[in-house]
Amino acid sequence: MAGATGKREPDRAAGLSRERILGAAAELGAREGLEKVSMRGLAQALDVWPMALYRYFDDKEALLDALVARATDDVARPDPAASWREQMRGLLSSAREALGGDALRLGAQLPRALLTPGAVRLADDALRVLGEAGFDARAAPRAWRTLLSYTVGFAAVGSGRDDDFEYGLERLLDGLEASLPRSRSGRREAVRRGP
Amino acid sequence: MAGATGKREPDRAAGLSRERILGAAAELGAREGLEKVSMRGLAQALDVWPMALYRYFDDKEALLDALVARATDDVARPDPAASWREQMRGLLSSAREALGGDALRLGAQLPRALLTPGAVRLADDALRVLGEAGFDARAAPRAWRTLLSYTVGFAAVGSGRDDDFEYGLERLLDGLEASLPRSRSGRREAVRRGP
DNA sequence: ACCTGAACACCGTTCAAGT
DNA sequence: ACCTGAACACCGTTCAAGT
Repeated sequence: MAGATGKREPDRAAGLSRERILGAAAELGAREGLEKVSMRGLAQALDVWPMALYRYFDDKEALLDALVARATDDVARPDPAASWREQMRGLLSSAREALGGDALRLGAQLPRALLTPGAVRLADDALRVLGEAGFDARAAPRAWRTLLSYTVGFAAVGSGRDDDFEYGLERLLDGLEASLPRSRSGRREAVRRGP
Repeated sequence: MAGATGKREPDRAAGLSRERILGAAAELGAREGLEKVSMRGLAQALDVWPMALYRYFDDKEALLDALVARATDDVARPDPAASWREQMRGLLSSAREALGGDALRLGAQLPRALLTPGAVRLADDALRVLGEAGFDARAAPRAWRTLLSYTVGFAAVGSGRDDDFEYGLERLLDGLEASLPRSRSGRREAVRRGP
């Protein structure tokens, strides 16, 4: 398709490098989605035989790892003069852009059923619970999206202990509860912590 | 490898069904990881020719979607008598088990570089910021894991607007801030909202 | 040192039968 | 209706050269 002369002889490469390979991979990922980046396709885009890439990366996974590292290296350093919250906002907003942005498009890596919050059956129950808690029609779906993002992210980001999951979940619930217009939730939660 | 007689004739299947296929897929995923579940391998496990599966699922993605749906359908319904926080805890804890558990092992779907929080360069900056904010040596890594899980999860779970990301991030930061022993963070954040 | 070929052991999926 | 074969257009990676 790329070559009009039928047989294609990748020969005008001359001067491969990790950076050049990663650049081409990012571009290919941005154009067709990361899941379509294959060693063979990438080699063709670089006018090189597939095996040439293995001089620079042990295998495909090493190449993808380097691509993720490259994306997150571009994240702006925080400004030490700002508040910690401001610094965190900067760090995480640009991290999200890097991860969800064109080059990586992380979402496409996961089963489609996870991609739309509504596709998970849980959403019905969750939205009802949040509605009864006092979240209005605009806040409830956002709160649910937040909670689901945290849960999916935690499940995806390696092996955390139950403790860690609960720690983060409690912080998140605290923040959500504090955003309620009143503590108008009919039912106060019974606090029972050891004697 | 599975058959000792060399040539393998899948014939004793008789009675395929969506449920039987999904059961085999979940078992195969639990044993070898979801990323190793192939249509061909799955067919072999069921003693059936690969194309037989296409009577029950349009394509591989449809099969994976159904597998995710099956996993989340097992999540316990919340008990309406409990507080909203308690209901959310139940819902999300079991969702996390379903997603990160043996059958799906969501983490293995993403580039390895994302799986260990420390592998992302951001961690250095983030931990310093959190330390200065007043999180001690035990809380800071947990707080970071929470924030990264949210960010990765949001990037992964479909197309959210910036608004939505910021909404959840603010709730999470609120909850984290409230957990600090004192509001001993030296610097108060300047609150500037509209005029 | 760096890249080439050919080959091996896989994929998902279409198509045209078979029963 | 349900399953079989063969085939097509791909994969990642090993190995043994070539220059």
